[in-house]
Amino acid sequence: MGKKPLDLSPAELEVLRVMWDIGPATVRQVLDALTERGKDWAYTTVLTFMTRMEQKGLVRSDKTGMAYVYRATVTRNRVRKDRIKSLVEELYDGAAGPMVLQLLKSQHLNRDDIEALQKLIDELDDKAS
Amino acid sequence: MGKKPLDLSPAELEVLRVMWDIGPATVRQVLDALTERGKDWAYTTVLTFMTRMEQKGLVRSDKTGMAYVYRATVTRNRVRKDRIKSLVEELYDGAAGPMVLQLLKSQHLNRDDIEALQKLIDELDDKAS
DNA sequence: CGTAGGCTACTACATCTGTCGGAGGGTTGC
DNA sequence: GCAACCCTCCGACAGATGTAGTAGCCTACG
Repeated sequence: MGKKPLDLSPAELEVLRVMWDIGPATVRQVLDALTERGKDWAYTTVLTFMTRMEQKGLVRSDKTGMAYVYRATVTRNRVRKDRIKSLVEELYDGAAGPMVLQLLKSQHLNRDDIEALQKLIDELDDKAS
Repeated sequence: MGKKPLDLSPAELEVLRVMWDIGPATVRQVLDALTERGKDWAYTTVLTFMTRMEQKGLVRSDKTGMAYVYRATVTRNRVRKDRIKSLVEELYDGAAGPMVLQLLKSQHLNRDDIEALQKLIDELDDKAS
């Protein structure tokens, strides 16, 4: 179960984010989506990222029609867990508790969030020895 | 209040971490601390980092005695908030709630953590409109 | 058919990062 | 006073990253 930590540059994360949203896509489709989000990259720039990402195993491609279709091989959740883990390790010495507290204080939560949270806490509370 | 996002490489964070722990220190002291933590860097490597970090404004130095004494100019808390913020933005589309939930689920919390958390929730609950 | 336009492959190049080595200058113990 | 140290400065170099241009291949339209 010991997945090695993901090696993801900022630009690559950007690309993954649109792929998570739009699903399997060609370079052009990804480029268009990125453009909509304000990234002003050249077609070949995105192509370069895709190619590098494929080498790293972050995406997979297969040529069905005219162009290659790329699909992400890492899930958003995988990356989330990965990032959270290193954040906790690097800045909270592995103690998740304090991080949760800080997160609660520094970010705004609405009533629904708080409710969901309360519910989860109750469960944890039961489980905790 | 709009601090620009910190520009901190992994190695630089490593250096900052020991400086937060041991306080103002010379290159050698930082090196020794790093060595104890298993980092096997050369003296000049650390020196390079310090120099670059000073250019970036992450540390300040002053020569009091034999060697320059460096002190961090960014706090651990500042970096924590910064990282949390980008994590929330990049991977949770700015929604802190879901992140908190995931954090709670994926990381282990002990009873004390849960209690502190419960307390904070109660407060938030009162305040929330 | 020939040409315009889309696609991939290859190459390039500036920066940033991680990692030092060596030169040159003070300090200090013997 | 000199050898042994420690310190800082400068330069170097490889690999990762951001950012593309160009060339060559295909295809679809007129």
